[in-house]
Formats: sequence, structure tokens, C-alpha cells
Amino acid sequence: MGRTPCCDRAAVKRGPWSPEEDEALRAYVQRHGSGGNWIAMPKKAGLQRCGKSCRLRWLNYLRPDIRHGGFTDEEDAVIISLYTQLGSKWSLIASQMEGRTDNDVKNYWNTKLKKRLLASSVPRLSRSRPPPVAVVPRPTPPPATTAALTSSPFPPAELAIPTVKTETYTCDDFLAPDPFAAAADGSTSASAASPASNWSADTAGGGGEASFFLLDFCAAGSSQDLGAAGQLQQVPGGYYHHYPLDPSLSLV
DNA sequence: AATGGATCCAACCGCAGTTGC
DNA sequence: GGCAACTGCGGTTGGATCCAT
Repeated sequence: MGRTPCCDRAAVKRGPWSPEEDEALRAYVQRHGSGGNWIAMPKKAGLQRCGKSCRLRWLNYLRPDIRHGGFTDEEDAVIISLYTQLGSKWSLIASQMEGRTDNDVKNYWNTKLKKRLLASSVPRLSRSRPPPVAVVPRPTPPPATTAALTSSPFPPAELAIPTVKTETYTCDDFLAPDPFAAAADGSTSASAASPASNWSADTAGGGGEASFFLLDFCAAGSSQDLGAAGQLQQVPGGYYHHYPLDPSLSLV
């Protein structure tokens, strides 16, 4: 059973690419393109590499339009915003950022952004629970020229978050399994609890102009009083509590 | 200077979806 | 319709480098 391997592992080189291999791959792709067949390409290019490895090397490193180096604050905001809406759809997120690859965005999120956000979260709830998921900039519609998305991930502005309660509420109102209980034993990835994409980072309280929202996960079945009025987004196992950004909160 | 832990990132792995026969 | 080949994607790994002690 199982899939046919894409190449003979014993016959191909693995590990870091040498400058010579890079040059051979770059020269071949620039001259012929990938030919729509990455599997056959290494042989034609004189490379002892798996086609998948060639494709990855080209897409993530050798492509001329790739930008290497640090991410800007604006890019940070885009990543955070899109991650909150889309979850770990790295290719989609990267497609909204000129010159960035999904691997870049994924690495940057996992090594820097995620930690930074967790470190800067405000301990609003005393119960043992995951920290706030993210600080969410008001989404900016992607450029109209973006071809990757035929349907925008951004909901229309008039699509409001379904408001379950606007006064003080508690998680006792809801009954569903807590997804983080599973996450605690490592069996569930964090992205499993990522917000669904069908919500809008609209202003809370009906028409304010706050430009950021903080999301708190409210596990179903907990007895925590969430305090201030806000808006609730139902997700499997609980709710996300949306409320305007605390002015004292900083991303850096 | 040595060393051990933390961090970063390129590359690999395996699965799912798509395509063509 | 079924199957195999291929592509694309997200998760994970491992080596290199950095940094604190």
C-alpha cells in the first residue's frame, strides 16, 4: 500500500543545495521553464535531485521575484490578519504578499510572530486556558490585481459578527467539547482551533472606529465571566470573544 | 574559550487534490 | 470510472548559527 515514491531516494542527492546545483537549476528553468513536469526536469537539467526538491528550491529560493530578509510591520499586520481569518493557509497568505513564499511566511509565523503575540497578550481571563489568539488589524481588501484569489477571503463590510449577547456573559452559556483539552496532549494542532473564516473584524458596540480587535477563546463549559460587552463568534468547542484593542497592548 | 540551550530557516515528508490515460 | 502520475500544500525536522553562562 501507499503511494509510489516520486523518485528513487537512493539515486538522488538530498540536503542543502550547492551553488553549482542552484546555477544549473536556475539556468534550466530560465531557459526552458519547468516544462510543466518537475519530475522529469532534474534529469534534463543534469541534476541528481528529486523533482519535488527542485520545485521547492526554485519556488522558495531561486525565483527572481523572491524577497529575502526581514518582514516589515505592514507585512506582520497582514500575516496576523490573514492567519486569524484563514488559519494556516500559508500559500493563500503568501499570495497576498509580494515576493514572499508560503515557507517564509510559515517559518516567520512559527518562529517569531506567534511568540511575539503570545508574549504581548493581556491576561484578561483568570481561568487556565490558551492565551488570546491574535490581535487582528481591520482587514484590508487584497489588491484587485491579485490573481490567486478569485473569491476574496474578506467578508463584505456589512457582514457583521453574529452577536450572541451584548451584555456580560459567561461560557456556561455554551455546551461543547473544549478543543484545547485535546491540544494539551499534543494530539491537536493549534490551527485546529483557529477562527473560522466567516467573520468580519467589524467594530464592536455598533459603529465605533476601533481599528484592532483582540480575540479571546472562550471554551465551552467554562464558568469564566468574560466581563465587558463584546461580540461572540461561535467555533467548534467554544467561542471567540471580540473586543476593541486595549490601548496598552503593543505588538512589539 | 568552551559549551549547552535557543533560535532560525532550508529542506524533507507525506497527504490531498488534480490531471490524463 | 479507476488508476497512476504529478502538483501543491502544510507540518515537521535537522543543521547552522547565535547567545548566554
